[in-house]
Amino acid sequence: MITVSAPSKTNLQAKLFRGFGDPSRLGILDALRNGPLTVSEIVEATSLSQPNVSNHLGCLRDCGLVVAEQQGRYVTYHLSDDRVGELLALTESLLADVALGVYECTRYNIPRTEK
Amino acid sequence: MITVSAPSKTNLQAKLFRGFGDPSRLGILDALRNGPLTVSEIVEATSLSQPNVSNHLGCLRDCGLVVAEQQGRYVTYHLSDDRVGELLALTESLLADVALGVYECTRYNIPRTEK
DNA sequence: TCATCGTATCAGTATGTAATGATATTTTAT
DNA sequence: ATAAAATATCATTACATACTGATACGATGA
Repeated sequence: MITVSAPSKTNLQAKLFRGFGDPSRLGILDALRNGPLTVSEIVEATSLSQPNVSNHLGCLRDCGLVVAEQQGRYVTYHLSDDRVGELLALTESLLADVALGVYECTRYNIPRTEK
Repeated sequence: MITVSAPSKTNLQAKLFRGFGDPSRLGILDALRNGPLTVSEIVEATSLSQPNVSNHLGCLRDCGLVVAEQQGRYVTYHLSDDRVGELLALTESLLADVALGVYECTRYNIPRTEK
């Protein structure tokens, strides 16, 4: 039995944060800050496998963080909103001051990097 | 065997996002936006169990997102940096436009709410 | 000192979710 | 129409981590 939890503001906001909280997705979003990229360009930029990239892009697309645009047999993705970039910039700024603590925090680990 | 992945900027930034990405931690941070609170006040505000709150506070403290201050046998916590609040506000704003998509995104679920 | 209150820590359990590999789908070119 | 390229989908597997309950620690007051 699958329990659906209430879509409270906090739950949705946390889910939004988790959208940014995976290194693969974050790498994809970061790559898109410089402008639109096709899936294969993202694959190359992130060194992730193609199915993995497509899965994450589907997630980001559903969440409204990126927008897809079909061009021939390529699909080009770009950030959906300026605030996505702002969010990345703001956390970069914050990280500059808390990086050491974040690194040492052992309650949760950084997922091992994989393809 | 525990593998430690490279602390790249992206990995740390993702880890920082995951700090915000749990409903319990996010609820705690949100409660602290209005000013400092003791642990027991946070327990009451969030309806979480006391060990759970303490665990999350330890995590947030290690990550440098909150600061603890011992006062008698109470410990008062407050947000460490204005940017923490800004980050919450910015995602709230973004969520207002992408909430539906986030809600419907099925690649990851909202953890069922527990004590 | 002893009891109590507030907080922190820990092992164990359960669950969410990321990566892979195989495959399906769509588009273009020959 | 067929082949090839680009992208998407899906089941499986493996792992990270949130919660609980019991307990330890620390500070205060009697």
